[in-house]
Amino acid sequence: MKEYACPQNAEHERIVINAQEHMLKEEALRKMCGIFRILGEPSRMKIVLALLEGETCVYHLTQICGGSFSSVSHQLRILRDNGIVKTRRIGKNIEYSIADEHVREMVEMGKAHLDCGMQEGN
Amino acid sequence: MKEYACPQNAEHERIVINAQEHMLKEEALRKMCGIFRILGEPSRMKIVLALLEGETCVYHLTQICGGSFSSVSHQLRILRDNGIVKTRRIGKNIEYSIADEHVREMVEMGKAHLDCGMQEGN
DNA sequence: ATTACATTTGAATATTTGTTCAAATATAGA
DNA sequence: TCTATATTTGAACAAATATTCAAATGTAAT
Repeated sequence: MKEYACPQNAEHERIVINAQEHMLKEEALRKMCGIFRILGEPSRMKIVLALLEGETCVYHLTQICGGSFSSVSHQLRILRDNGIVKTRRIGKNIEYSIADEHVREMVEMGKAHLDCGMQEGN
Repeated sequence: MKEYACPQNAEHERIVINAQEHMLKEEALRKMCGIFRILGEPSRMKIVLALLEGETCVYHLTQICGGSFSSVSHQLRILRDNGIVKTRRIGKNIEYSIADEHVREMVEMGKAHLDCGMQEGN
């Protein structure tokens, strides 16, 4: 990275300053990205979409989402560790549900994005 | 996956039906997850946060985001292919900017999530 | 206690994906 | 046309992570 000067240098320098000033610090950035990363995996999103229909157990989630029992369970663990879903035990079964209505908003926004002007990735 | 019947079987069956009925098809699911996956990577989120301050070139983005020229460019490619950012050429330089104000909303929502009750992942 | 069942866990594997390095384009200016 | 500059690209590498399989937990029922 050597000396450099683009025609818009003045404006860009201002943006650099502003961006550096407003930039989230590592930890906040990682946390913020976390929720996106988690919802960015289809296998997890399916689980979330399913649970938005109501509380249910791992077996029925597996029916809805496909894949193996174990892989659903692994993803549920991640969702739970990140506060997306919560559990309660009923006898032998564990019932999963959405932990925070905030999640619903995000999913709704994602759905809205489906119909907005953005083009498909390559 | 053998025979199974949990105490909540009736309710769960209803949820399975509803979920299957409302479930997005593969393509829509992948597309919807796409925007989340992309914003879920700190290196890309940094770029987006920077561009939300205003249009700028690759060099100045690299100054803001750190990392190599090349890696910023690779991420910009992904952002562009997915309609998150757009470009225009000015002489030798390429100016990047946010393609869709919808992105700002999503980022704002992500920021809001930082302060909501969800706990940190493991 | 012992068995059966629902779910979780850990290790191994396979896949995806971000970064690096070197080379390739594309534009502007001499 | 030749050189310099700004950015992109492809291949190789490394790190992250989803899935599978087998074994382990924890609870309920006999």
